[in-house]
Amino acid sequence: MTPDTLSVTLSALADPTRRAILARLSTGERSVNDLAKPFAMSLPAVSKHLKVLERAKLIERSRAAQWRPCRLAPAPLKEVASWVEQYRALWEERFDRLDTYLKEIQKGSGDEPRE
Amino acid sequence: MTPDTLSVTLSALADPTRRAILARLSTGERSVNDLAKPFAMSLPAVSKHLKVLERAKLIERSRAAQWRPCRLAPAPLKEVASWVEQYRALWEERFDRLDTYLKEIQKGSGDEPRE
DNA sequence: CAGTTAATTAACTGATAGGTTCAGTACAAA
DNA sequence: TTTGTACTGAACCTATCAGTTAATTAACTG
Repeated sequence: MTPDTLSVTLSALADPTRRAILARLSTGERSVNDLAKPFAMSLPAVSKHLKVLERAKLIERSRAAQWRPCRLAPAPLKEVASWVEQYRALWEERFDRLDTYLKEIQKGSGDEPRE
Repeated sequence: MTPDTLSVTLSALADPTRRAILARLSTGERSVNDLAKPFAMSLPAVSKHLKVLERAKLIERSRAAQWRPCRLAPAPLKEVASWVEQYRALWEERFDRLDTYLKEIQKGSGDEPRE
């Protein structure tokens, strides 16, 4: 099984710890220990989260002495944005294509559609 | 543990089958059997996917005779869009705060610094 | 060199995800 | 009332996930 990149990206993002890590990285590079500090979990746990983010190409890592600073790599986020964008019309206005449909079914009844 | 709604939404979206289901629903309501047709998996499997989508409030279901038509509920997608939006600056320009400055000096040139 | 700091790897655990098959429910049609 | 259609639920299997502790690698420091 080779899961598509969007699935890999979204499942990496579907964890609040990982999103918090990304949020902290949005202000610049940080070491693993630094990133781990806010969380009530062990260092290996954070290390695993970073591995997931790296595999999803949401972060990149370099080496500086005994530190492995992480930085955010926003490209996959762009893919998420453009994927979700195709649904914008659906949430932005209740008019549009849905509108015609909704107006039809609500005409006089206010009930569930039948057909 | 009560996982936050964004995590629930993203993990629901992190599956290609479920995203394909949403895509088909973007053109209107469909029955479960109808939704299941394109997939090489059993009906109960699709039913489970729909349950995940429903729990994430990405779809809603009604009843009509023995059918349980599903329709797309785009509200959580809006949350995803606005979450990812906060990173837009990071993927759009590589220069962050320098950006304003760069836009100023490039005004009128028509060139792009990079792709 | 020994010792400390930074981070990963290994081995384990419990929970959940995603699929299966088989059985059951709800409604329609004959 | 029987039969077919649409769907769900229960039980099960396997793989992966998110966490743990303990051991290990790697680099700096005194």
